[in-house]
Amino acid sequence: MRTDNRLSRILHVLMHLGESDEPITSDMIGQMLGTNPSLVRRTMGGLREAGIVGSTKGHRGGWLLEKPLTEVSLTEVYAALGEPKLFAMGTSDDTPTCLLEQAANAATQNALEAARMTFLKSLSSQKVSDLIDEKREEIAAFQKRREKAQSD
Amino acid sequence: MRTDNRLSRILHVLMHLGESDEPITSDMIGQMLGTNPSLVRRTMGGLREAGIVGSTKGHRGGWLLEKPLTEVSLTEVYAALGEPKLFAMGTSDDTPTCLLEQAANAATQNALEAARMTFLKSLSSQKVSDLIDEKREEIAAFQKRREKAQSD
DNA sequence: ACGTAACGGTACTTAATAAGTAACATGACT
DNA sequence: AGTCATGTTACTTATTAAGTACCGTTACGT
Repeated sequence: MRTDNRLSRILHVLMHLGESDEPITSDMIGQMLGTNPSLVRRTMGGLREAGIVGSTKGHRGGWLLEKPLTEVSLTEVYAALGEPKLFAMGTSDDTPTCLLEQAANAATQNALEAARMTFLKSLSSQKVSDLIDEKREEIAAFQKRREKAQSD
Repeated sequence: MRTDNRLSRILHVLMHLGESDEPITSDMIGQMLGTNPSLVRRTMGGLREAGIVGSTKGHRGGWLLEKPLTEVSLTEVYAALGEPKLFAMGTSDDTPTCLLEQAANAATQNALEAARMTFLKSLSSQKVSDLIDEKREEIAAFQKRREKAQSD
């Protein structure tokens, strides 16, 4: 399959919603993401059901945040997307009769499961609002370095 | 794409090779895996180049281990397969101009990278021979439980 | 009321990639 | 010489998100 970019895309969209007081249409979001409004509606649907965003139809309709980004963890976003498949790898048969195959599958799945735990832990430690803050720090650090370089 | 099962499949095959003194043909391996010999040859090719297995043509040819499984770590096997793509997720654009998109991509990639580290760490901590040992312990524990249940 | 803007949903096509398949040249044992 | 098996190339299939098109429904604004 293609690489699943829904998580990063939606995080991107959420941050834009966080900076807007007016609804943003699927069309506009589609332009931000370089895709089309149908896909946007399909993907945002999960977030609506999860109560993260709301949508209104008709004139001046579109998408709005239902709660502040300081209260939305990345895990929540991942869950709202339906917990998309994380790995491109796996095992073939879930209940093989061959003991050696069982051992091979167990080792693979253990390693993947450990990786999934790390992934989820990383997500759970951050609110969407944190991403902006981190970026701000990064920009500040960059400007600081540049100022220093100019003074040298 | 389909799920990539090469790692677990190959681990399975290696353990069988570890229990065999004679070469095993791609045909026989194909039957173990429920697939065909061409795919086996293609997949095993990487292990040959990595020096983990050797192959001989002609009568009584096939695949043999080049070194004992006590000296083959799972990381080595993963590397020999060409480090297959681990994640089904990712980010779209590597160098977006939008700062919010950069923040979204960074968060996603950080989480994935942390997960990858955990995955590789799990692999590196085990030799292929360990998988059999663990399985033996599991079987022994199971039999012990059964014996206990019978005595009750 | 009417027209337009926007979502909601369905259905279909495209893209990417491992699996799966077929065929054949090459090499090695008996 | 004949058969067995790898090595290699080329092609098809399966899977799933992305991408696309379309239309019904709803709501705002005049």
